[in-house]
This record gives sequence, structure tokens and C-alpha cells, in this order.
Amino acid sequence: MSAIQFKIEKRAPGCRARAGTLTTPHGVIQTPAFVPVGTKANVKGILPDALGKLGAQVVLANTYHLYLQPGEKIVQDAGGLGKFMGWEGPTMTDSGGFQVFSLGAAFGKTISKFTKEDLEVSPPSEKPVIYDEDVASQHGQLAVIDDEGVTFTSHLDGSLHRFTPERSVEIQHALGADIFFAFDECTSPTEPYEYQKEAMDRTHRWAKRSLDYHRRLEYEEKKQARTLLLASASGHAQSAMRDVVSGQAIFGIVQGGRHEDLRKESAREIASLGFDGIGIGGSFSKEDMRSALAAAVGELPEELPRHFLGIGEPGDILEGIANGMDLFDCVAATRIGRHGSIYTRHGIAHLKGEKYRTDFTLLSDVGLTKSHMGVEFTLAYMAHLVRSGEMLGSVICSMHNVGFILNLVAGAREAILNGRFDDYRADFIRDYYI
RNA sequence: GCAUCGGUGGCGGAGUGGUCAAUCGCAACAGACUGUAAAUCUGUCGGGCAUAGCCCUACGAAGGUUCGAAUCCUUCCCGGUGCA
Repeated sequence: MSAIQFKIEKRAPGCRARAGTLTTPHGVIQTPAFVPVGTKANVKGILPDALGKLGAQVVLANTYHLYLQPGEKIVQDAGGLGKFMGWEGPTMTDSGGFQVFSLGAAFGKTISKFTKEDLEVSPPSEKPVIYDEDVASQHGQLAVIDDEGVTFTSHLDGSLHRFTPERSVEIQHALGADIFFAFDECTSPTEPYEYQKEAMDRTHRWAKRSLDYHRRLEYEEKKQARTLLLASASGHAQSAMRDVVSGQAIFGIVQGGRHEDLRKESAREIASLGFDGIGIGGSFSKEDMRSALAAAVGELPEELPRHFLGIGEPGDILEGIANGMDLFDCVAATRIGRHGSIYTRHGIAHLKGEKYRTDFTLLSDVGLTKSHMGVEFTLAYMAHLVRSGEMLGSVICSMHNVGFILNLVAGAREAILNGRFDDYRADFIRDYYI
């Protein structure tokens, strides 16, 4: 019995897009849905109440970051991630798998979730298997992978830490999100085919271990909860126990790099294991995303919810929706907002630009709906805040951007339900990418 | 008035005979950012052009010393400080 229930309400003709509802212990998520990222138990710059008003239904936090700070025990003692951060709706946690990549292969390099330049694939090489005191510094990275797990050097204080699939699941149980992800290895697109295959196989083994350990913990937690309930615990404890009884859902992650055959294989394998949902991960160069996604989705069962990890930009989200993805998370909305850029119907506007100093267009007029915030601001005012380094500039831009993406996805859902998703997507793309 | 220290690119501030169109910071201008190592990072930043190079004008002003001066000397102008 899964902790979540997914129901498809309507499919778009001519593509894989679908609208559905995902019921979690903390509420219903109408899909497709954008999941704002709150890595360290906060969506940077946005209060939970405001986030809800912008239309957010669910937030995603990060295992690696919360494990390091403040430590999962504190979050658990607070009553779980949602209670800790003051968010009443559904929550998710990422497994720390992405940090294997960003602190490992991608550390100190220009590669990230996306890479624009033509990538030079590295020749096959011996991977360090055993962690050595100096390996991390030798390789200029903070994470070193072996078959059992990953050894991290904390980016905060340099201390040494070890994640295995079991440990990641254990931490994520303590964090208590409604949905969490299996521990995976996100590879660099510069790795050769042989390594992509090797990493994918490892991710599959880790997926199995994550799922097994989740089942085991789930069993023990429920048994313990029943015992405590029977012993008539306090009201607070009972409420906490109800969360435990309602349980958590776990999503497995498809990898396979840019290679369609590996993506298909990975999708089939992950789908066969019995996860509550599927995540599609990876680091891409732009042109590979589409083919890798299509290849993977073609192998996935219809009835499981699908989450496109770390996506994305407006165009990529619509691409994902058209390819049958249901959930999206991305840091871009808050990050570019914090850095002074905003989404508009006609693309991204860099408010630091000289031309915005005297542009008295209303912020709400460049968005997708009239206003996300209930107060009108001009671009000139925003440009001033951004230019003068005021934190409110970052806050308002972040709110605007998260609101923009939430509106975009909500609009896509409406369009699917009304049978005009293709037009909706085409209209948006035409205006956005001039 | 005397003494003393100082006047460098939009600002602050290095440099004290050649490798100086001049370190660096700020501002400005442009760009990047897709499961957050990020309120961060990158590039440009005297003028001109055929822009991995070349030319011109420049370190308060004017002279001078020197093969060569932002750097040394003289005078003047301006500012800080001290003494009258």
C-alpha cells in the first residue's frame, strides 16, 4: 500500500501530456506541478505563506544539506520537514544523489545540470574505488564514489562523511517528507559510454537497496507506531505517529546519461522494482535532454507519477509536460531571481541592465497573470533594488519567478484539461523565445 | 607666512627611473545561472582602429635632467596637518 495515490484525469491528444492528481499524506498535488526547491528547508527568500499564495503545492528539500546542517535528528524532533519549516502542504526530499555529481565530477568545473558547449567526452579512465585521505583534494572534488556509496568532504567545514543508499534513506525517513528519492549517481555528460553504463548499473543496485531499506524501516516504524498508539501517547505524539502510519513514498531515479539505449534500459529496470513513482535524473547538454527523456518515458508505466529532476526553464518544463512528465523542480526561478533576473512572457529580463532604470512597466504586467504579490512594483523600482543590493529586490524577483513558473504549469494543466495543450505550449514558446 | 605631507583612470587607492595605459577594490557596462558548494560567478572597463596587435593622449600645471620620467630637479597651482 503506497503512501500516495496517483490518478490521471485527462490526457492530451497527440502527445504524452497528462493532467492528474497526486494524493499525499499532507494534501493533494494537482499535476503537472512545479515543485519549488527549498534545499535547506526554506525556499530562498520566500515565506511559506507567500509561497502558498503564489500557488505552490509542494516543496523539495535536500538530504545532504539538511544532514550536514542542522542534522536530520533536529528536523525529526521538530516533527518532520514540513513542521520544521512551517510548510503545511506536501513535501519532498532529494536523496543527495545530485551532490554526488555537483561535489564530485562537476566540482570546480563549468558543467552543471546543463552544459551548453559541445562536450568533449573524456577517455575511459580508472576511477578511484577506495577513498583516500588525499583523493578528494587530488581530484579537486569533495565527493568520491565507490560501489558501496559515496564519501563526502563537507563543503562547510571539510569534515569527512559517508553516504550509502541505506544511510540516505535513513536520513530521509528522519526528515519525513511525503515523497523522497532513492540514492543515485548523477553522471557528468563528459563521461564516456562505458562509465555511463557502469554508473547506471550502480544506480540500479543502489535503487534496489534504497527500496529494500525503505520497506524495512517502514515496517519497523509502523510496528512501533502501533505499539505507541495502543499505549495512548500524548496528542502531540499521536499526531506525529499518524504521519508515520500514513508513511512515505519513494521514487526511483532513471539515469543513463545521453544514451537512448541506456535510458530505456534504466527506465525499464527502475520501473520494475516497485517504486511509488519515477524520477528522471541526469546532467544534460541541451540537445540530449529531449531524446534521453523521450527514450526513458517510452518505457515507463502510465500509472506511476513521473518527476523530472532539476527541470527547469519554461521551455524545458513544457517539453517535459509534452513528454508525459508530472512533476518538476528547479532552483533557477529563485536563483536567477536572487541574482536580479526575472521571467517575462518575452523571455528573461536582466534587471541590472541599464535600460530598466527608467522602465516604469509594472512587474505584474510582464508576468503571466496580473499579480503574484498583491502589490504593484515597477521594473524601475526593481532595477533600483537589485542595483543597490537590497535583499528585497532578490525577494520580489524570486517570488515573481516562482509565481511565473507556477502559473505556467498551472496554465498547462488547465490547457490539458481543456484539450488545448498544443496551442498553449506553442503560444507561450512563440512569445518567450523571440 | 614658515614647515611638512600629499595631488594617479568615475571614486578609493597601489606604483617611486625602463617589463606602466598603469596592481587591486568599488561603481559602471555586458554575460552566465536548470534534483542550490551560489544574495554567486565571468568578461569589459582612457580614446581610436584593420582589436591575441597597432596608434594617440595620459599619473595637478609648466619647464628641466636622462637613451628613457607617474617616479628625479625647479617654479607655479590646489589640498591636509603643525607652528606663527
